[in-house]
Amino acid sequence: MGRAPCCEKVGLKKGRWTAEEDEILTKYIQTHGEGSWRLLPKNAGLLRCGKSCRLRWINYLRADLKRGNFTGEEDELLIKLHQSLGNRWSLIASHLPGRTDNEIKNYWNSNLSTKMYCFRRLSNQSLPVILNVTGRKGMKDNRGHSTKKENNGNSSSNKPMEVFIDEVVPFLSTPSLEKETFPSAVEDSMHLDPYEEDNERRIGVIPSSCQHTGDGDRYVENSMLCPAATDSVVEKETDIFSLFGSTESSGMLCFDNILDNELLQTNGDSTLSRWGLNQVSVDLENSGDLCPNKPAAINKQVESGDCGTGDLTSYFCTTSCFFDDCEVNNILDWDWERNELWDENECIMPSWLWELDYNDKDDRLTLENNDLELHGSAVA
DNA sequence: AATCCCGCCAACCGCAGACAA
DNA sequence: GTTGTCTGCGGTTGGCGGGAT
Repeated sequence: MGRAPCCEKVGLKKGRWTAEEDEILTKYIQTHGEGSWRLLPKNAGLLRCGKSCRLRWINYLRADLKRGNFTGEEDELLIKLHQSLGNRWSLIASHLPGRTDNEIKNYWNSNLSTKMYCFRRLSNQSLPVILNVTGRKGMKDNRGHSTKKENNGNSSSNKPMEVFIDEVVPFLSTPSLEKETFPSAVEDSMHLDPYEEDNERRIGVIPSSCQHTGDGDRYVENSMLCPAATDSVVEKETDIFSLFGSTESSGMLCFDNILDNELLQTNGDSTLSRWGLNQVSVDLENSGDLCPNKPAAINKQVESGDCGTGDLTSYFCTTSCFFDDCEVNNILDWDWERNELWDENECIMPSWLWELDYNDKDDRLTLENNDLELHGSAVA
């Protein structure tokens, strides 16, 4: 059936509320309580529609509203909630005391969703990469968290948007979509703490309790990019790390380093390619036991004790299996009963992008397939 | 100083569920 | 069961303010 208008709109005022209107509305609600929005304007003597009154009260005049910028804790909570709930702003607002759904929605759209993340899935089966970018879209004025001055004057309204890579984080799939898009061995093992104290974005942070310490284990310092490797690879790794500017002598390689030096090259002349690291050796014998999520080809090689050679895919496929050893397969699980995102391991999921369809080509950083292979399933 | 441009945010709009008659 | 109304939700809009030119 047709939906009748909430009120007779002829002659009603629209637009910004005046202080006088606010006062009238506030006094009326303080006297008569909330509700009966349709009758409220008439009874209170306001030339507004009931919906407008309700919205004004809920979003602005209520006494329990929190004013001011979102705190870091609220940011974090919002990210978690949005990851699990999507655009259900009212539900999210119920978890953020003093914040309204409208405020949260605006904040998300203007700050969190656009300021930082663009990504491209290198293919349907590739490991997506999220690029934390800062451009004009990410700037805020003094009503937001940061000021435009903080952008170092990089914006220009007449130029194409500049993209600044702040950080790179691995894409993590969402409860609803991960099964469709992610190689299971990779998706089950990838996670990231976006608030890691040292602010370095690393691929696959392994909980400290799960670090391997045995002979042949080359991944240390919680980095998934430090696979079990043969001696020849160890040498190359050392060079790679210095090549990409890693300060970690222990074999830490952060994607910041790679991306800064590698993926931003658009001419296809990959540094990794020049370095001969489209093919890297992986010591499968030391890369972990057979695991169900490991691609069959790798399992077969592990069984036979062969040391395989593969592209960087092997790194991910292989190292992801360590998570099986570590029994941290469920780190990405969402507890629907408790409505909590994190498990006891406190492995923080990257939050944002499973439903962010980043179509703005101006904002998208193009990564060529040739530049760096991060595929998660090509071995099989 | 004037104008342009664009992000932010308050407010609006349409839809749908819940409920009453 | 049908119809009408109220309420809440999420997407969208447009004015404002401030930085850039």
